[in-house]
Amino acid sequence: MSDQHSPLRAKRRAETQRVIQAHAVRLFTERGYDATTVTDVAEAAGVSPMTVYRHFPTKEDLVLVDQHARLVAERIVASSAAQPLVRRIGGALIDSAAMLTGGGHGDNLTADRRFLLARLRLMISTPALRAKHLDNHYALQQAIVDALGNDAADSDAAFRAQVAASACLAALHTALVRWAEDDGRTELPDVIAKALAAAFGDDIVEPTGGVNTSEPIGRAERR
Amino acid sequence: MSDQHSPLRAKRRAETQRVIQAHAVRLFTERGYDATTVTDVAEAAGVSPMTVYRHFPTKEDLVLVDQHARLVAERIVASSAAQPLVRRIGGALIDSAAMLTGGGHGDNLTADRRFLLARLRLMISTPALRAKHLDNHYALQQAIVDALGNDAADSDAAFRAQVAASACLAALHTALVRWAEDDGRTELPDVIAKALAAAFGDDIVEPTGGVNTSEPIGRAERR
DNA sequence: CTCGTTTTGATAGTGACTACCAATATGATA
DNA sequence: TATCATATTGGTAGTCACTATCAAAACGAG
Repeated sequence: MSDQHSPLRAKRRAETQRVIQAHAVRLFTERGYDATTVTDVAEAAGVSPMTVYRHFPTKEDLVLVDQHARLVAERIVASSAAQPLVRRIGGALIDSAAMLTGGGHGDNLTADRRFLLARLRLMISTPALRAKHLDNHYALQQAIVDALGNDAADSDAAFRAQVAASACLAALHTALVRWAEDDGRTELPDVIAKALAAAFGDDIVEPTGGVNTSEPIGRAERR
Repeated sequence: MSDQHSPLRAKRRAETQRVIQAHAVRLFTERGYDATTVTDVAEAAGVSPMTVYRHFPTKEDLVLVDQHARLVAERIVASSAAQPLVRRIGGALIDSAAMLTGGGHGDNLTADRRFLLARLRLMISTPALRAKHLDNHYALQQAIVDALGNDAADSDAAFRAQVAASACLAALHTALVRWAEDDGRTELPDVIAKALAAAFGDDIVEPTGGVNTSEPIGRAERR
């Protein structure tokens, strides 16, 4: 609606969303998610509760904004169909994570990463947020399967694609939890690669047959 | 509280729970989950809304009663620690599924299976239910990791256990979806075995090295 | 048959969320 | 610059899930 006609309005809109979300995550972290009402968030952000609901359809969305899906799907379709499924998916997940955590410049990187960590911690510790986040992963799974572009006719291949995608996303989620527990000190793509290796074997994630089982050393620079 | 002192009261209580849940699943299936209020369920079951909330803490629990966790955890601790992680977990999941779907006798089997399928379909198609169900799986994952009994000291082994458990449960969920899509015509343990094989390789699920890749024929009678 | 416990019910309240409608701000145009 | 279409915001009232709190009723055990 707005981002089509006027880029100025879109920018203003994105800014208010950012402000609201920042106050929300701060309050949720300080007082707890359930103890904080949407009205509290609105007050802190200096807007009315209606405005909050207009920008974020549910209270959970104040924490769970994910455009992650598009990123991953694009990398899936760009990957070679000759590779095994888990490698195609795993590679896309690692690359997307590298893009998310390494995208900032200079000091912004730290702030962005801290904000991402704060949201992640909320997601993990709050049941309602965790549930909706896992369901978002389920939607991402469907997007991945679609992006893999298998024949819809071969239902057996479709099933294998579903299994591969769900298992890879499960590994991703476990990696995210681990990363949050480490306060983001480790490199997220490395943790994801480690999780994928633990699930599917060390040979599946790195085609260039390295022998390092526990600690991948190199940068997560692939393709 | 009640199930300790008087078995008669426990039986009455279980019966009312069963009645309420049956009406709930029926109404949810007929009118849709969101379009059915808890008051509607209470009316249909002939009780007050308060009584519904006393037996089922949330509306979602009217569909999602799972004691599945205990079953799986028991089989995990009973499994041999010498086997690889995914085999221990996968075997427990398959056995528990066999117990859930094959437990009935005679005609009861059909009714129970139909009820299970109805709940499963609701779980898959309703976002709120799907989210909470996936979160239940997350709790089950923790139970599995605990049951595996790894050293809490070795954080790397703990991480591998988390990854293995989450990936196995992801495969289980995909299998459940597939089973529901087939209207329960296939054998659930076989579908789960197939999903695990698709995720981790055909050799991991059946130690007796069969060569049948696609369709496991034998009963899921293991150990 | 009575007593203590369990179960149930009614009332009032909170908070997330959704219409619906009015007011305001804003960017583009005459 | 003044105006206009439109985007954005705010207020009101209402629904529904869910939670106290307290009283009434049912029920098994003595």
